[in-house]
Amino acid sequence: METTWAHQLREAGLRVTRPRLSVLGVLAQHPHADADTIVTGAREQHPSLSPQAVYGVLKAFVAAGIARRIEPAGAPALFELRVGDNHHHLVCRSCGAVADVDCTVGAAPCLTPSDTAGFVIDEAEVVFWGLCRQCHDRDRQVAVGAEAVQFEQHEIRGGARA
Amino acid sequence: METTWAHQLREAGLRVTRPRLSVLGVLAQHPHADADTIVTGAREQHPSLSPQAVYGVLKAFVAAGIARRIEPAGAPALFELRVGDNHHHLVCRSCGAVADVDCTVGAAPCLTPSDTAGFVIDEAEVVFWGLCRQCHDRDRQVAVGAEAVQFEQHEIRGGARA
DNA sequence: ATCCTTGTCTTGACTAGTTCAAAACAAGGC
DNA sequence: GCCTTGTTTTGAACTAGTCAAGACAAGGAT
Repeated sequence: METTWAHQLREAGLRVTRPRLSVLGVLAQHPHADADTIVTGAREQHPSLSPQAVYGVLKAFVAAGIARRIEPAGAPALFELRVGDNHHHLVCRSCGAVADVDCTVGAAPCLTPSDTAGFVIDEAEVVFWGLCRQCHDRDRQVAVGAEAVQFEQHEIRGGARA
Repeated sequence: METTWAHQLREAGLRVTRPRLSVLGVLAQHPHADADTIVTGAREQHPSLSPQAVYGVLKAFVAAGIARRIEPAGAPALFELRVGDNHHHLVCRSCGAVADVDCTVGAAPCLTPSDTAGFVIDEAEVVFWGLCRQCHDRDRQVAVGAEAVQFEQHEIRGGARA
């Protein structure tokens, strides 16, 4: 695994360093992690790691094309390793959980607005806003009368504001 | 015009105040203005207006549903008066110019991801990234040899970073 | 027309998230 | 194993936006 990371880094023209491997490890565990989550997570393997180092690593990853930065309105930026497949995101308004959606509405509707107003488009970004199952159910439970809470902590950017 | 604004405010259950009318005026002139542009613009009619007042006004507008807040990644939030028609945006990567696009790709593709992962979706937000005509042409001019710059300053959030 | 209530604005301090710069350091080609 | 160059550290700074308390004004009641 670690060797795979190292390989990926070299392929991207980046040196293989401990901070970078740690960050890759965290991103693999948390597919949509924010900077803070990454710092916390990466410190498990590299306790002295500074937030600035993580920002630097992430910037390098994004520039090298091995990570993508997404910025849901009103929340800190998230980073993911899944790049180049033009997928989109579902974001929970309540807890901030993020899930991936493949762009299967067809290639065209995803990429072609009706009137480009002279713009030369190179990417279409789609964000679906709503409530994740857990938050939706929790809201209903409040109304209904709290049946067993049967869901585990979902995949959030690490330190959830659940 | 001013009376129309006043009417709109009252309809939305908000008091009619000078700061609010000023902000409405600026938003009418700059359909996608950021907070700073709004402060600057509104001060033409109300020089003592504070940034915090503008934030307050905008918050009230958004809460009352007469304005919408959009937050393109990496840029300060923008505000627009066009609400309730589920339109989307074209954003220029170079100068930050924003243009509206009607959601004419059809109602369905805009609102239904292939797999909701258990989420209950209430809104689909689409942002098309690219270059506006001016920036695109300017880039080509650099390569070609600078023909006449025939385009006026486009509609940007007021104080463009052209 | 004036008073009073309540929502709005002003003032000032403050936070989160992120970026910048300079110096210490380490990866990896020679 | 050495040297070059890219990375990380350290520390400060910046921007966009928020919070709270008191001054103030809109507009319904008198």
